[in-house]
Amino acid sequence: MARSTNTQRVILDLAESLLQERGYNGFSYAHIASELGVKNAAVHYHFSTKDALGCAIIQRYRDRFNLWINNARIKDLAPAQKLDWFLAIYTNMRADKGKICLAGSLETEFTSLPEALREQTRALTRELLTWLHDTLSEGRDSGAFRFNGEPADKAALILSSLQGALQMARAMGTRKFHAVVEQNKQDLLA
Amino acid sequence: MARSTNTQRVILDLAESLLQERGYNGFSYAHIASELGVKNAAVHYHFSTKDALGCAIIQRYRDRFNLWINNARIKDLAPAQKLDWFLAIYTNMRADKGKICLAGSLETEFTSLPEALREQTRALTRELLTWLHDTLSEGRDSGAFRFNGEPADKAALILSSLQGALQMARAMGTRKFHAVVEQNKQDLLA
DNA sequence: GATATTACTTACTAGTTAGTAAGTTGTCAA
DNA sequence: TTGACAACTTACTAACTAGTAAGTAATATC
Repeated sequence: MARSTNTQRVILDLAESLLQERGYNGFSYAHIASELGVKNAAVHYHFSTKDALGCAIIQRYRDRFNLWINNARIKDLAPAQKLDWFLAIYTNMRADKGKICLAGSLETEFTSLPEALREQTRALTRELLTWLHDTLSEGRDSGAFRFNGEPADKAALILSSLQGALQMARAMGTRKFHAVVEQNKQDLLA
Repeated sequence: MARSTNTQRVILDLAESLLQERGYNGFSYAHIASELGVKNAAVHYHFSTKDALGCAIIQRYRDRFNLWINNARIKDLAPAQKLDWFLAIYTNMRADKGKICLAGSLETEFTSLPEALREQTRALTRELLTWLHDTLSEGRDSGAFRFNGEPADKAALILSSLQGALQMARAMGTRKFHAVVEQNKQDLLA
């Protein structure tokens, strides 16, 4: 039929959304198919297994992130502005629509995840931590940030707090999420 | 038969573990039954619905927490020691066995949770945040802690970072979790 | 105009899910 | 000794899960 050439992309968009909203165990091929107005098997045509679909979502997300951080528009920014850009990723994640970050969603279900997806989760988290570490390190050297301890540990604290705060927003409202973002900034200027 | 009078407690223990390890959508009555060496219907005898089982887990956890914080052994502690006690709850949660905190587990699947369980999640998070807020406030007044901004916001940051760090430990190892705990303490002594 | 390919649908399977109805058995109280 | 009750088992159901095999229709290629 060739009714649309970008079905694959639309499936990925929807599945990424569902992963953020309901978790890996919380969505099915039927969810995707019905929302797209196609049959179950059509989704299997594009992504043979759920495992493969999950991996494709994370791989695309990682590619996107790596493209951004290697782009001059971000790379040449001052550390404080780099951090603002990073925080904006989480702020734009639509916590008001109950969306959380992919890393947090996957890590929560880590134990019941297929191995390939676990490896993708490890890689994503590693990349986020590394970039945040480099930015904090650069910022402390330039005097833009001030904090005790190792940049790697501070990076882990910031990332885990953003991850947790998006989840907390579901129970306590988005105000709590924004409070965590602001508190993180405050704690870097002490 | 009356083979054991504490089956109900054993089910709750196991289900709480499974909730921490696999999430609400990740475990089933069959998991519990097989691990306990009983049949599916035996679990339904004690907890008629999964909804009810989930609520009972959180209710017990909340009761336990409230018992502790109202006990003189904790209540009369100095703020810094109170915080150490709180952090120890998370350290003792066995991140090495892939366990995460209940609040984080439930919030991640919040969108696909029955309403009664959502309300339990809200109540639990509210109680944790309130206690942490009070302790931080008391500690700042006494000079034990030092931080910018509101105690409520700092409480949200600490709680969400602990929650996120337990999840992150699954992908990055327990060392990252302990790093976040230590960094949180460092950030209160600046 | 024949052939191949892409993007599906129809129709299925085997396994798992929460949940139920009707029985069974050991224990305890009167 | 009887009968009630607690704590189960057996045997089921309806709905959902990922995944498959075979067929169909539109389009692109030769």
